[in-house]
Amino acid sequence: MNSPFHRLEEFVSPTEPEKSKLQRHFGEPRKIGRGQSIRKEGDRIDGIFFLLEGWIASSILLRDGKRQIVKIHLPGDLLGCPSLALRESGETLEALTDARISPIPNCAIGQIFKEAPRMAVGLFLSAQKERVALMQALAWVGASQAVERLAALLIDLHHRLSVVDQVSDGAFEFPLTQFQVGEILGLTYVHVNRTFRKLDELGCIRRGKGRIEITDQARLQSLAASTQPSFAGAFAWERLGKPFAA
Amino acid sequence: MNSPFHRLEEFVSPTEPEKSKLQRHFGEPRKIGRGQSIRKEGDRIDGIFFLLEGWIASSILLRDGKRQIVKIHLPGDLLGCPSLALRESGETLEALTDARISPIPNCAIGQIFKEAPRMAVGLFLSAQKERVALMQALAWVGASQAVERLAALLIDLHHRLSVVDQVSDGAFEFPLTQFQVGEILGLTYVHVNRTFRKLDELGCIRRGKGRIEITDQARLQSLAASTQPSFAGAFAWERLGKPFAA
DNA sequence: CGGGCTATTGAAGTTGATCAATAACGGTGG
DNA sequence: CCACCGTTATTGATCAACTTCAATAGCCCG
Repeated sequence: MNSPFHRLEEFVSPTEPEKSKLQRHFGEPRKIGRGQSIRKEGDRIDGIFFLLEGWIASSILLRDGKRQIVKIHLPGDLLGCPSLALRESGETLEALTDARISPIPNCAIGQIFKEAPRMAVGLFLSAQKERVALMQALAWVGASQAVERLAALLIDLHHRLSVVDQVSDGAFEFPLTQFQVGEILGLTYVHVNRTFRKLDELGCIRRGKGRIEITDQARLQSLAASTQPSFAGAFAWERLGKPFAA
Repeated sequence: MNSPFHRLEEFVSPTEPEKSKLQRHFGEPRKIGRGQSIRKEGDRIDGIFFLLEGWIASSILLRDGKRQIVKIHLPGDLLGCPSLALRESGETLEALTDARISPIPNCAIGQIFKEAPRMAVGLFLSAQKERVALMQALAWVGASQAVERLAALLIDLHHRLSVVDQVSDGAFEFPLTQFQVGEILGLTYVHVNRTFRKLDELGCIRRGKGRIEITDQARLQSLAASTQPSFAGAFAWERLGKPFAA
């Protein structure tokens, strides 16, 4: 599960010809420096992106100047899909680390639906999975306290990073500033700091040098607002009646 | 735009044969009484539902017993889609008013992707639209204050209800209790009450008998956390390169 | 060795939560 | 038709979580 395509294979595993058909649509990889934005709210939608490497934040700006980060994208994620339903981009995509992305033009989506319908089902299910993630995030922010939110975020990141082999011994690179964590959780950076310290003092985590180590997973889990939902994987495909031959 | 199928036609308008193919999958409409739930978290996923009539809340339960309503579904919405990516349902669907739904079995989704690929594109874009709505909701709850959240909610409902012809003279039925509004906005019902009063005193709205009238739309708009994004409609389909013949 | 960003910590202030009591409403049965 | 009951709405008083303001320290980088 450490291929960069794990997200595209999660629900429907592509055959070799499908894989190559898919990859033909991937544009030349582009490097994005930390702090740079790929796309801003209001920009024209000329495609989506496949994230090969690095962390990208998707955020929304509010009238009062506050920003809400609605998703932390990790390698393997598709970026910019929600805006396909909009006239212009509804999110800002900003690199939290140096990153590499592969642009995918709009028409490629159309062609995937046409030429690789099984992959289209995969894209559809993947969108549903993102909805679940957003629902969870909304529940965290709307109905739980700072510690519970932060614990949930760390567990989520730990889990998603382990899928892409970026966790060793419960520790992982953590490039977010506390300010950015605040923008994810709907807290001020001051309070994020205090909440980190609390988790630290409880012995759940250890921090340092842009890394985080989860020292007591069970404890952290018990503090978190909710448990991870379990995704259906290939079962989702079976449930839909396997509409297309493999 | 007052057909119950407006959501399915928003991005890709179906031809007559497509329409009938689609509707063949719709099961016998079922009545749901106010307060009853269609599906609970953890339930088996045996399909999705098309909402013909009434209001349905999709909610998530947290460990501490608090509930977050993540979506208010109105007529024309598809219910239960996010859980297609999960092993078991990740949301509870509860009727906020008496409602009518038409069940759609899982295999129908597969068949739609197979037999009506244009409709599949429509479903895909519709899922992206739902993501945008969730992103907005997350931004409201995470990064704005009570008045701004409530104003945004009322404007959103007003807008969505007007699409299904349930607004007259800026007034509409409002079956939510203040407790439920709290579950949407991440506030207590006491504070929801005070916030309603504030909007009332500002002359933005008038309340009474399970109805709400928006008396000063511009004012309300200016209080809201953000403006509605503008959806792409048929343009989204063109952008994808119109993959399938009409 | 600065300069700028990030982290940390304290003190005071606000928003919204909690606790509590009462009023209004809607439906039911007598 | 009215009394009664449970649910919902309203309001006040107090409390807590989180914010704001402010100051200092640590870190990375040129």
